Amino acid sequence: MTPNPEIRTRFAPSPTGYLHIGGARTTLYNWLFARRHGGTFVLRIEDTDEVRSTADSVTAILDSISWLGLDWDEGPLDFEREKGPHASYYQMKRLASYQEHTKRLLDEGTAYPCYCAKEETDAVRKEAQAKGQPMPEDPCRRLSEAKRKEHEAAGRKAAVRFIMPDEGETIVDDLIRGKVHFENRLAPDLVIQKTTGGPTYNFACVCDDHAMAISHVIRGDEHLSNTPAQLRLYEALGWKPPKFAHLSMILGPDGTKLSKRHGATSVLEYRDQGFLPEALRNYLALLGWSNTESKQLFSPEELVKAFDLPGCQKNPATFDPVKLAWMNGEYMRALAPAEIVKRAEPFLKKAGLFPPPPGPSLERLAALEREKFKLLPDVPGRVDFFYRETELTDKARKTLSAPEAKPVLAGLAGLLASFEPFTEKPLEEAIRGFCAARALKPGQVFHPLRAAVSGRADGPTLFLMLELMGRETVVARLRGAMSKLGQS
RNA sequence: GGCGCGUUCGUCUAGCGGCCUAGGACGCUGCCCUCUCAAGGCAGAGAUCAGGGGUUCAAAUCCCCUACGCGCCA
Repeated sequence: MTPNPEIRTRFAPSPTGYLHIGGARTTLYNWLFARRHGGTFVLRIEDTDEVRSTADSVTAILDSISWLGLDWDEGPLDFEREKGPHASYYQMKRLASYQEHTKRLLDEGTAYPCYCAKEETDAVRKEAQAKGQPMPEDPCRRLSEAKRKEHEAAGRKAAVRFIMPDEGETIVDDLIRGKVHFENRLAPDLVIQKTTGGPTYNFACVCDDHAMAISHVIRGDEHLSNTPAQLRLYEALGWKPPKFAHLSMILGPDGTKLSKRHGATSVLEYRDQGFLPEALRNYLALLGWSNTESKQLFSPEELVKAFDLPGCQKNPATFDPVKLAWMNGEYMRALAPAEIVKRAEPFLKKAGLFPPPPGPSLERLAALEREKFKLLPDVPGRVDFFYRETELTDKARKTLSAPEAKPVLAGLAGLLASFEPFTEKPLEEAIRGFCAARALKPGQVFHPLRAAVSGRADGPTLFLMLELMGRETVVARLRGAMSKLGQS
């Protein structure tokens, strides 16, 4: 891919919480678009909400993005350091630039100080609304110098409002939704600076997107209605606006916006539940974007190659954890056994299986059970009985409590006590021979054997399982199961 | 309240006026494979394309209205 300096995208989170699924998808789409076109992906931290912004959130967001396998070319490296020619990428460190631009708009007369308290403007608007009248002009727009001095003298703090045109319309030419028309007379004058002196979201965003030479703003749907005002700001400041693409939102199973009450919404929670980053990334890519082939599984390279904005969905998408789990299973199965063990290490540790106790190698077990893994915790969950006796599952208990089980186990214990060599094929031959000799159907022997040895009714292929477990363990467990049966 | 966006199987979606008796994926059901469970293979159920009006020889596809959902501003 030849580098293309014209293409610059960004993700601009507020560090007021964790990176959630929706933000992750927005990040992914921005990243894909940049990579697809040889462009640059910028990460900017919108921390102007001083009360709610935290350093921990910044760290969590950076970790989440990295975990997903995405990288950014410019932005913070950690809470202290940054990279890129447009630093700082923290809005709190760019305050002077917003004030400078505000001053310019003020000087040029396209913005004015507004002394109205929020309640006052609200009341005026409500009244007009009730009477069905159009939005009245903001009273401070034509404030006399005397009146202004009066407010100042009274110690009233001013916000700064940007003048929106009274007529005509503003058209947002969105890359996903097409041309969207907005009537100017309906838009109130936009507050660009709060009474605290800080910039509003919409203003800081415009200043930074321009300063950072962003070419494509790919962001959530909720910002579409803000876009006309932003476009006017670009115009007033004499800047070329970027192209916009507004993504639909992600919904929970009940059709409302995905939130904490729907379960896990933070990317890190998915990591902790044992999802693979490549699976989550693939799933997220498909949630709101599709290609005409209806292809489901994409390697990162394929995704970068195939992704485009016109393929993005206009309507909101419901997050489906079941499909995510399926996809995760697909990725698990594609992993080499050694890699499965490596990825599952934290979960194995938690289960006390890492470093592995004496017994078969984790890698062999991973190979044995591979097609059953859906999530990483399934690795310890399906492999633990090789190392230690686990509690009987209900089904296994039922199999073992059948009256015909005990003599079978006794016979098998005798057969296997000094069986040589204790490997798959000879074991199978011998055990099948055992069935034939006693005129038993294979199932009548295999099922109790499996239950006694593994404690469960499902599991890996029987004879290889015996081989890996080893003679000592197998015989000990057969005898243990018998004695337990004897007691009951 | 105003404005904006959206509405195709339970879910993600294909579809850009005739190829649609609406295709794929997840999930579901059944069968096959088989020592169990998975995986895999095959088959099936599942959408009168939100509803109603137009336009057209022909509409899921274009236009209008209504309903519902969501967002923004207030």
